[in-house]
Amino acid sequence: MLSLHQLTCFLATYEYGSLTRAAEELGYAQPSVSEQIRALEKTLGVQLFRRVGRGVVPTTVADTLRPYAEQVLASVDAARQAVQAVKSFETGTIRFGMFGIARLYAGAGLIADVLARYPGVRVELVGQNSTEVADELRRGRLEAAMLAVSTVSAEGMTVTPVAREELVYISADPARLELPVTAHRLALATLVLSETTYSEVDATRNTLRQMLHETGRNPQTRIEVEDIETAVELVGLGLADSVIPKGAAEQLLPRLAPNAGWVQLRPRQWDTFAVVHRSGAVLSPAAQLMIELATRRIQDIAEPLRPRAVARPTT
Amino acid sequence: MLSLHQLTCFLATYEYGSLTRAAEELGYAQPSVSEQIRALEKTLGVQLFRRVGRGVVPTTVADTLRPYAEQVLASVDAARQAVQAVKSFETGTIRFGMFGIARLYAGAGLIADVLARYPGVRVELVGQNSTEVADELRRGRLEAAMLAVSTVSAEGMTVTPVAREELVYISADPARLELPVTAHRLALATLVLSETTYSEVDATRNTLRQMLHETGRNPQTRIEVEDIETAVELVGLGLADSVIPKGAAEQLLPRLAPNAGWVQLRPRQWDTFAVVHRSGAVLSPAAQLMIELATRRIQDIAEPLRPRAVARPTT
DNA sequence: GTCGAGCCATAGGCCCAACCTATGGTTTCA
DNA sequence: TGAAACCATAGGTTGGGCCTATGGCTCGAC
Repeated sequence: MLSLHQLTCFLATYEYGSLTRAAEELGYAQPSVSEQIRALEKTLGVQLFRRVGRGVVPTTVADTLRPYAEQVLASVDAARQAVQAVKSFETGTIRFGMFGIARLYAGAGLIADVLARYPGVRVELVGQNSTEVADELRRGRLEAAMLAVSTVSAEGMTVTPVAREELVYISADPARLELPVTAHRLALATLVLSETTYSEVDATRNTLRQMLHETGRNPQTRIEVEDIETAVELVGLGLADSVIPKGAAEQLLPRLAPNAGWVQLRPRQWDTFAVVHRSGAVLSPAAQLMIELATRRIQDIAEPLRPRAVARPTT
Repeated sequence: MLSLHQLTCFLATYEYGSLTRAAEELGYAQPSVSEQIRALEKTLGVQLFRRVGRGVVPTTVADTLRPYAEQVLASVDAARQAVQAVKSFETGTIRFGMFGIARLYAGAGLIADVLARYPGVRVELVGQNSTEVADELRRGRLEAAMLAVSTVSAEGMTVTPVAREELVYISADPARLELPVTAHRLALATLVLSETTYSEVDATRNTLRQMLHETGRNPQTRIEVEDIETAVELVGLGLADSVIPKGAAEQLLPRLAPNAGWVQLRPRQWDTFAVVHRSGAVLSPAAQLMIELATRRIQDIAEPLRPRAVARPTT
């Protein structure tokens, strides 16, 4: 079998025209290099050196082989360097899951944070739709993600809450904003809910369902839209009201629905932001970096559940 | 230490997303591949696969490494193929020593023979001056050569005579061609000798010296030139006479000195063509090929010393 | 919920490859 | 002719690579 070690010995021998010199240069004993060369000649089925009195002389086959051998070793070096560059965040891609609301809170800023520290890396935030995120997390394609979850429970997943964000009722009708909105009033309202997450996992939706469960009702959503911006715009047009995280309301209302306002729910409800990854996984440095930066971003806006909490790698 | 085997296992595992499948494909047991991957991860200091429930999933580092690993293996394959191509005479260079007179006898035809059989090879006939040939033979840079030698003796060299060629006296003066030329007349003549070979080794020169030794004289050469063609031209101009191999005379006189002719020496003298290589050398297929073809060419013109003799490899 | 199938990790054992030191043969040079 | 340089061989040790057997985990089916 042809090996890199054989090629290394070959090149050294070729360069110095001597097995002894090559062995010295490589830090081996002379018979070791001799053996490697012989093995290489055997596997290739050709003679590479003529043993002549003092030293050895490369044959024309050796002349032919040399540039190829150099190419091989150069390729190996390139591979090694590429990996080291990725390892030290000089280059490479960092994939991280983050969807819907969480992205709204930390998306652009998070990428800016990473690029500021490691200009060479490419950041891939997965989570246009959250089916993807849940699936890729389960399949292992995605190492970790920052999600808004309602219940801390997922099969084989470790969920680490980092912040919570109050849900508020938004409306273009000032009359509906005078008092905190109860479950009763909520059940009567015309609501638009954005399906920012996979419906089964949708944090806001689950939170509302839980709230309404006590009154024995299900949330009536007359309108369903994909993204939260559209929902807010519809509220601005007075076509419906909605329930969204407070930070999103403060960020989106002035821009998309200036005539609308928000009011608390009663009892107050929260969405929980949490880091999710497979239980038992050892997190890579890249994932740890993303978790730390994303947590910081989110905690700057939402209410920290643990001071600067960082997910600890589980063994 | 990074090895080709590790990269092979890595690529198979990456492709199939499974250590077991990779092992099957490579013909190994599953723990063996597992061990290779672990060793590779250790030498690179990175995690390449996440072990997730069913199968393994490549990390982004693995994504980065993959094209480099493929490049390495492709380079190895290219090297192997290049060597095999040379081995089977599809390509590569064949170096062979052949100087002066020998080249005149077999040069172009020999190259034609090789190219007819192996169109891809490049033939390098060394021997513009024979210092080079003797030196490169001694140093091992040159595996074998076809030379015109006078005495069958050389330090550590194996000399195999294949043909002999009579030396003739050429002159533009018909009077000098009426009778065979004796050593006595030779000593009185104005001679031009071409230094087609290194003077110490020059076959013709040595032959003449040996011939004149009996009369106690040294050859008087008034004119010395580098190549035999110039010598013949000078003879054609009537400026001097010369002694050259008969085949060369027949080939060159009509073209370069049409008014000149040749006559035998008395006693008759011969140059000997012989294959020379280092004693104890195992001759490569390429060298054996060249020896066979060159011998055939020379024996077609000169007088064979052994029927279609081919130098036998000495152990 | 439970059971079987699939997959990876670990353990233990075997064997060859790689390395070493010591030594002999050959060539080269003084 | 002897010393130095260099390669080949011999013999011994070690570690890497491969195997089988087995255990633990996950996933999917009944």
